[in-house]
Amino acid sequence: MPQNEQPFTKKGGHKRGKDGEKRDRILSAAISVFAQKGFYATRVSEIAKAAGVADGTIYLYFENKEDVLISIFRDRIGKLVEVLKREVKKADSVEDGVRRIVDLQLGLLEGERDLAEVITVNLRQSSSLLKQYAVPLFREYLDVIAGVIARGQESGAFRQDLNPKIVARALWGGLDGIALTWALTDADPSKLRRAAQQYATLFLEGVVTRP
Amino acid sequence: MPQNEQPFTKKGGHKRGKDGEKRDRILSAAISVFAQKGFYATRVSEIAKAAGVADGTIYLYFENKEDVLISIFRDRIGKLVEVLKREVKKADSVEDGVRRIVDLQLGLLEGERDLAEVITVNLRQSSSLLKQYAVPLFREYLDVIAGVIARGQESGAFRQDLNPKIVARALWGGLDGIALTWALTDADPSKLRRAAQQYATLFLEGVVTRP
Amino acid sequence: MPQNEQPFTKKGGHKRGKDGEKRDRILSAAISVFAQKGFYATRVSEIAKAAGVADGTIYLYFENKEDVLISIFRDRIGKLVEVLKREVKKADSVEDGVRRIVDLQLGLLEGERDLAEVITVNLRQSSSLLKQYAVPLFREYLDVIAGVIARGQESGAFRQDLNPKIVARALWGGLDGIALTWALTDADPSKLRRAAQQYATLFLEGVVTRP
Amino acid sequence: MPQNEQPFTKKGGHKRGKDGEKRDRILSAAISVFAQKGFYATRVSEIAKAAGVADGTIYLYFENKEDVLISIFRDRIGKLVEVLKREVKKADSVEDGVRRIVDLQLGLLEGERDLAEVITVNLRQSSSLLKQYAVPLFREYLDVIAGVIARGQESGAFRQDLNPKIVARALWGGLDGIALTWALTDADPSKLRRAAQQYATLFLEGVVTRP
DNA sequence: CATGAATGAGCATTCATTCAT
DNA sequence: TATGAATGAATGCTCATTCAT
Repeated sequence: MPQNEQPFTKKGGHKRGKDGEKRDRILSAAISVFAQKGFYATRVSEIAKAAGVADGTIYLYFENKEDVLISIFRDRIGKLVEVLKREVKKADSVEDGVRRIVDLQLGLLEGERDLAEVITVNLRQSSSLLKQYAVPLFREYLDVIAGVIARGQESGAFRQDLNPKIVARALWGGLDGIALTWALTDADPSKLRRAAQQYATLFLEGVVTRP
Repeated sequence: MPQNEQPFTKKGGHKRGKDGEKRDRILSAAISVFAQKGFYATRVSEIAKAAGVADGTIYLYFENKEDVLISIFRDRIGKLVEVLKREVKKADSVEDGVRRIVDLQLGLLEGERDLAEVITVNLRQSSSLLKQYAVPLFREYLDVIAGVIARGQESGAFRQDLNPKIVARALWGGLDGIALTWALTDADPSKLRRAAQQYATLFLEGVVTRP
Repeated sequence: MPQNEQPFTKKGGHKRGKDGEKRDRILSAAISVFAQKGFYATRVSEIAKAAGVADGTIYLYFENKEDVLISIFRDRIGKLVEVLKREVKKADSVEDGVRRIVDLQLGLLEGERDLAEVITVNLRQSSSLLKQYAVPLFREYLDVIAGVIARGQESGAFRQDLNPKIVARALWGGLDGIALTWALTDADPSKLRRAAQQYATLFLEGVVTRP
Repeated sequence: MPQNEQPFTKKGGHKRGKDGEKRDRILSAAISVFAQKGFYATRVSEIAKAAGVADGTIYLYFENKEDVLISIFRDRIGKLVEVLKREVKKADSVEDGVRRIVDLQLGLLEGERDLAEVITVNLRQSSSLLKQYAVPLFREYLDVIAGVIARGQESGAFRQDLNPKIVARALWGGLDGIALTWALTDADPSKLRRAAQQYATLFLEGVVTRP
C-alpha cells in the first residue's frame, strides 16, 4: 500500500515523497479513528496523535476536519471503483460478475474494515457539503454495478423488467445491510463469507422456490 | 392516553399538564430537525424553537439531547413494529407478506419521511449508548421479517437453503439502499413506488431469467 | 422553640398560625440543607422538598433564595443573642460568664448543629448584601461577649491592658476554630465538651505556667 | 523548575512554554477574584480576563474551576507551612515562637490579603472534594503550631493540663476570628498589628489578672 | 394561598483553528 | 515545514424565578 515504487523522486520534484507520506499517514489515521468514533466524535487532536504529527500539521495538508473526511472519499473510493472495475472485467459471466461484486464488497470488511466502516457510516453523517462530494463518487460505484446488470439484461441472462439502477441500489443496499448487522454484532469472518454466498444466490435466483 | 377524567375540557386551556402533548411536540420537532441537519449538527435550541417551547423545557421531558434521539427510536420504532406485525398478519401468502413489508417500509418514506431519515441516518451515528437502545429495537424489526421468511420456508414457498436472518437483513438492506439513494437525490414519490414493486419482484424471483 | 404559647391567635389576626408554621418549616428545612450542602450548592427545589412544599411556595414567604439565608440569620441569631444574654446574666462571676459563653457556643453544635454550621460556614460565603445583614447581627453577638469582658475589667477580675472587643473576637474565634476542626473531623461530642473546658481555662489563665 | 537550558533568554520572547509563568498568572488572578467575589460567584471568564488569557487557556493548566481553587491551596499553603516552620525555628523561646506565629498569620493579611481571604473564606465553601485536599494541608499547618505548644509543655514553659492540639486550634481560631472581623470591617493595618500583640499576650497569659 | 410546569438567562467547558517560534 | 500553546466562539445544560390554574 505505501509507495516504495518510486525510488528516486524523493526530492526531485517539489517536496513529494515525504509530503505524500505524511498526508497518507494522516488519512490512514483518520480512517482508523473515524471508524471507531465517527466523524463528529473524533477530535482533530486524536487524528494527529494517531498519525504521529502535531495538531497544526494536519492543517498543512487539509483545509479543515471535514476536508479530511472528503479526502478519504476522494482518494480511497476512487481506488475502490478501480478495483471493482478490474474485478468485474475478470468475470466469465454476469452471474460471476455479481458474485465478484458481492465478494469484493463484503471482503472489503475484512481487508479494510475501517475504510468500509467510514464509507458506510459516515456517508450518512454528511453535511450538505459532504454530500456534494460523496454522492458523485458513490454514484460512480453504483454505475459499475448497474453496468453489470445492464450487460446481463442485454445478453438475456438477466430479466429485463427491472431497472438496472434500482437493481444496483438494491444489490448494494442488501450488502450494506448485511455488513451493518455484521459490524454491529461483530460476528466472525466465516459467517460473513457464508452470508455473502447466500446473498449472491438470493440476489440471483430470488427467495421463491423454483418450480 | 391518560386524562380520561376530563372528557371535554380538551380544548379548554392549555393545561400545562405533563400529559405528553408537549413531549410529543418536542419529539416531532426533533425528528424534523434531526432529519434536516443530523444529530450532531442539531442544536438543542433549534429543537426547542421548532417545538415552540423554551430550551429548558426539553430537559423536563428528556435527560439530554441524546435521550431525545433514543426516545424517537423507542417511541416510534415500537409503533412501526406493531404496524409491521399487523400488516404481515393480513397477508394471504408469504409472497404477499414480503410485498407488504416492502410497501410499508418504503411507504414510510412518504408518510413520515423525516422519521425514516432519522432512523436510517442516525442509526449509524450512534454512540455506544445509542446502539444499546437502537440495536435491540432494530433487531425486533428484523425478527418480524425473518419470521415471514421462515414461515415461507416451512410452507415450502421459499427456498430452504438460505438463513432467514440473512435474508431478512438483505431485504431490509436493499430497501434501505433504495431509500437512501432516493432520499439523497430527492426523487419523486411515484418513482419510489415503482422501485418498490420492482424490488419486491427482484427479491422474490431473483435477477436471473427463469428458464 | 416552636410557638405553642399562643393558644388562640390561630385564625384571629390575618392568617397567622398556619402561615408562620409554613414559613418556619421552610426555614428549618433550609437550615438543614444549607448545613449539608452549603448555600450555593443548595437548590431551591431541595429546600422545597425538605419542607414539603412546592417550589413556588417559597417565594410566597421569601424574596428569593438569598432572602431565605438572611432570614435564618435574622430569625435565629436574634434568639441566640437572647439566650446568650440570659445565660450571661445567670453567671455568678465574670469567669463563670466566660465559661457559660464557651459552653453555650460549643453546646450549640450538639443541640442545633445544623444552625451552627450554617452560621459558621455561610457567614463567609456571603455576597455583600448578605454581609450587610449578617455582620450587624454578628456584631451584636460579639458585643455581648465584649460586655462580659469589659465588666470583668471594671471589677478588676480581668486584666485591663487588652481591648475588650479584640478579646471578644479572639474568644469567639477560638471557639469557632475548635468547632470547625471538630466538625470537619466529626469527632464525638464528649471530646468537644472536654475541649470546651480546656479552652475556657486557656482563655482565662493563658498557656504560660503560673509562677 | 525546568528550563535550565536557556539561562538568559528569559525576557527574549514570550515563549508560549508551559514553564509555569502563565499558570502562575492564572493562580494569582484567581486568588484576587476569588477573594473579591467568592468561589461560586466568580466566573471563569473573570479569572481569564484578570489573568490576561483566553478562557480556554485556563483549561490547559487546570482541570476545571474547582481545580483552580484546590491548586491555590496546594501551591500556596505548602509555602506558608514552610515559612511557618522556618519562622518557628528562629524563635529563642516557645513564647517567642507563639508570638512569631501570631505575627506571621496576621501579617499575612497585609502582605497577601487576598490569599488570606481565599484561605479563610473558601475553606468553608468546599465541596467534599475540596475538603479532601484542603483539610490535610490545614492539618499540617496546625501540627506545626501544636508542635510549638508541645515543646513548651516539655520544657515546662507551658502548662501541661491542656491538649496541644486543642490549644493549637484555639490559637489558630482566635487569629482567624480577629482576621475575619478585621477583614469584614476593613480596618487599618496598624489596628491589626496592635490586635496581634494583644492577642499574643492574651493567649500566653490569659485574661484573668495575675495575683 | 398553593402548585409545579414552564421559562430563559447564564455559565462552564470543549475543540477546531491559528500563528509565533 | 512542523509544532503545540493559545485562542475564543459556540453550545449543552442548570436552576432561580414566574404565573396560569
